[in-house]
Amino acid sequence: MTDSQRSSRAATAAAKRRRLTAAAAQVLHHKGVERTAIADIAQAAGVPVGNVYYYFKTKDELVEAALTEHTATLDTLTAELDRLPDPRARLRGLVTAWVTQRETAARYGCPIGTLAVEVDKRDPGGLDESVARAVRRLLDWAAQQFRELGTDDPDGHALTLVAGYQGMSLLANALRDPEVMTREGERLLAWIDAC
Amino acid sequence: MTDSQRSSRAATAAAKRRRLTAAAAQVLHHKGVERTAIADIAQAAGVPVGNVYYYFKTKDELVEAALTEHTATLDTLTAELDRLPDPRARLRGLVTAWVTQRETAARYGCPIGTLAVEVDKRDPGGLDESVARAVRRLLDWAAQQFRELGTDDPDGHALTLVAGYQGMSLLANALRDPEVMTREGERLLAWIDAC
Amino acid sequence: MTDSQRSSRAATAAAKRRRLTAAAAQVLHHKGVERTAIADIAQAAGVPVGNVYYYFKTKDELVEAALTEHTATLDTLTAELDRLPDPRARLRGLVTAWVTQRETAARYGCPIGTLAVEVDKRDPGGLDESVARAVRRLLDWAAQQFRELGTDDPDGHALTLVAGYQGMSLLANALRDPEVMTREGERLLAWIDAC
Amino acid sequence: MTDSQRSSRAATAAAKRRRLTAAAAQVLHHKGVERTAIADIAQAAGVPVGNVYYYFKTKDELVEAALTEHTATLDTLTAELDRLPDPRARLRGLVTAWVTQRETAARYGCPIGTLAVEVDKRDPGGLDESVARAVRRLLDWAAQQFRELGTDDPDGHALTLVAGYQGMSLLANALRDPEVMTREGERLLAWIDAC
DNA sequence: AATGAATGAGTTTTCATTCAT
DNA sequence: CATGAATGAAAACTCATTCAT
Repeated sequence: MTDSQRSSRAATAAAKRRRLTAAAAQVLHHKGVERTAIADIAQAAGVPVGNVYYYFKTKDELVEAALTEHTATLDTLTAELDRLPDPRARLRGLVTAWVTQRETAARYGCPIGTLAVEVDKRDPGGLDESVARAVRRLLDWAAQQFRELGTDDPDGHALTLVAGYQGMSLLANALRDPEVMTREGERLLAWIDAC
Repeated sequence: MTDSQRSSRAATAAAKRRRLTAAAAQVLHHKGVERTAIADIAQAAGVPVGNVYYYFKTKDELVEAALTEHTATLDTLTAELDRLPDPRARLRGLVTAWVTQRETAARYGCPIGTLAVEVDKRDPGGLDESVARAVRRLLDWAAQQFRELGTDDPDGHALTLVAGYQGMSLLANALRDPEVMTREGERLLAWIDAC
Repeated sequence: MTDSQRSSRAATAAAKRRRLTAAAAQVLHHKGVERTAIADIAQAAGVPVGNVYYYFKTKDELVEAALTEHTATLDTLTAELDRLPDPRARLRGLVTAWVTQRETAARYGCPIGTLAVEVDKRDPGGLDESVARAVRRLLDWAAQQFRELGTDDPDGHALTLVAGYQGMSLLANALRDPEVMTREGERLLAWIDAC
Repeated sequence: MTDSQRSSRAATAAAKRRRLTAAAAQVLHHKGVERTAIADIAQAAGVPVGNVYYYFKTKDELVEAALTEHTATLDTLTAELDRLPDPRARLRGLVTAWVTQRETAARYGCPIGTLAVEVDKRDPGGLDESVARAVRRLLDWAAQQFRELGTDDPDGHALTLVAGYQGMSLLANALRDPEVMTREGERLLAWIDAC
């Protein structure tokens, strides 16, 4: 086997893994963990069912991959916001991004929040920690902004911000009303300005 | 058949239904809708599996009963709070009750909130409406207090309050940390005082 | 207990039995034996489920009652036809009656014929004999007409006639086409005339 | 994977599907649709129950496969008869084949006819159409023979022939008497000769 | 006889995971 | 690594029949 064949295969394999991860993130968000069969993810990724297990040994690993994927999406967003000079502007940018996603939130809820709820009901495993990690990543970033802003108790403020987001996403979803995102989003913006 | 016999049997049947409803509320909250088998609820209620279907035709009906049960619990609480003369005291009482439940919230989340998330992933049915109704009941009560308090936009304030509760419950659960309830609960109390 | 009470109860009981029999005949014809639950028949008869078993010890007995009911309906018809002086006219009247029922036949098939098919698949019991008896009743009446007509092999002719009826009912039902009844009915009339 | 391996496995899979189809055709004919459990078919085919669903997504699909199988059997017969030069001889051959099957007919009825009756009682689905198609296949072949014979109204004659077959099968089954097939078969032969 | 409730065996269907090639 | 096929353990739901009153 030549090096190029090997690396091409590796590339294919990596691509497949990426496709599976992306499919898992999307399908698990839309259908929920328990209602999603491995076959659903395989199909969405265009991968034969039996092959999935060469990339993910269990369904839980796919859930974890989805969690990681959503975290990565979040990282991309915060990385972009980090280019703004003003921490307040960054926080506002985050809230604005949430509001922009209002239709999705009203239909499917926050990807990480709903996964958190579903994972909590699954038998104890490393997933709880993965969820906590995903949540903490967001909390930490927000706390850093509040810190740079000179706010007292930046962790508390971060908690309030993220709780506000999770709460409004859950209510928007439960009431199937994207306007909840708009209203609460504006309140959060005003709150940030007042910090 | 005498009246007393009839009513005694009716009482037994009604009692069984109540036992099943209570069991459903508890087990579904703890294990989640998808992870709970009808047999789990039957066992918790001390009823043979086959007999459950005499009282509830489908699993969804049990979920609905659980939702109703949680709403009733909430109603009991708000009814008690309604005896307080001051709307602000009532709102504070609600928040205090939430904080008191912090261990449960950290372990299992808010019963209605987590059911809302899980139900959203189940195939469309009357359950979405049941969830929305349960959520709206809480929103309406809160809005009424804000109205009596003379706050502008009572509905908006109610939304903020309930979103705050759902958000803090979800985070407490995701982080397995009851302290989240305490901290955010205090913030909500201060916010109510400032309204 | 007075005599009138006793007889009134007896009357009620008899009436209930009749209602159950009629309901069984209708529901079993429309929904089929296996798809019909005892509860369906009870409901159609306006009788509480538990009570059915005081009149019919098993589901099979209800099927038998339905069979008897359909036979009785047939008897009523043939008794009426028997008032006609001409055996040929009687046979023609029978065929005409079948054609008149074409919509029902196209939708549900012949009551006795479909019951015969379904009963054949049920575990061996007296029902096979009940079915045979119902079928023979019709065969015998037809044979008698052919005999009076002076036809040779009246039994064979009866067989042909009834087979024709069962065949056209089955095809009308399978094709959901009442016209099958009309066309084959006319052929049978011509055949009778030629006998 | 080599081509031969692939085809060998494909052959095995196809063979299993064929075994399941054959088993379905036989067992459903003998025990009836409602009295046959998937497990019965699985056992008859020597396939584990869970595996059946890899080949047939629902019980209805198995029924449809059985219907197709019976149609195929019929096609084999008519294809053979098509080698006869005379359309009359072909029709006679068909009737003779029916009579040859008299013991089976007396015990279980016509496979397609009894399936037609049972399917009619099942909830609406594509099965009605499958039944109609199976019946029409036979009607069409018969009509073609009558057409070649120069008979007027070949469709009507086909209907008469097939109705005759269904009727005599049903009666033979209901009376558990294969002689019905013999007698009516002879009559049909004479009728064909007279056409 | 009357009746709501109880029972428990049976049936279809789903799916995570494993295996043979 | 690839892949179609296999497996077996649930799980929801149905229902004839029985029972307690």
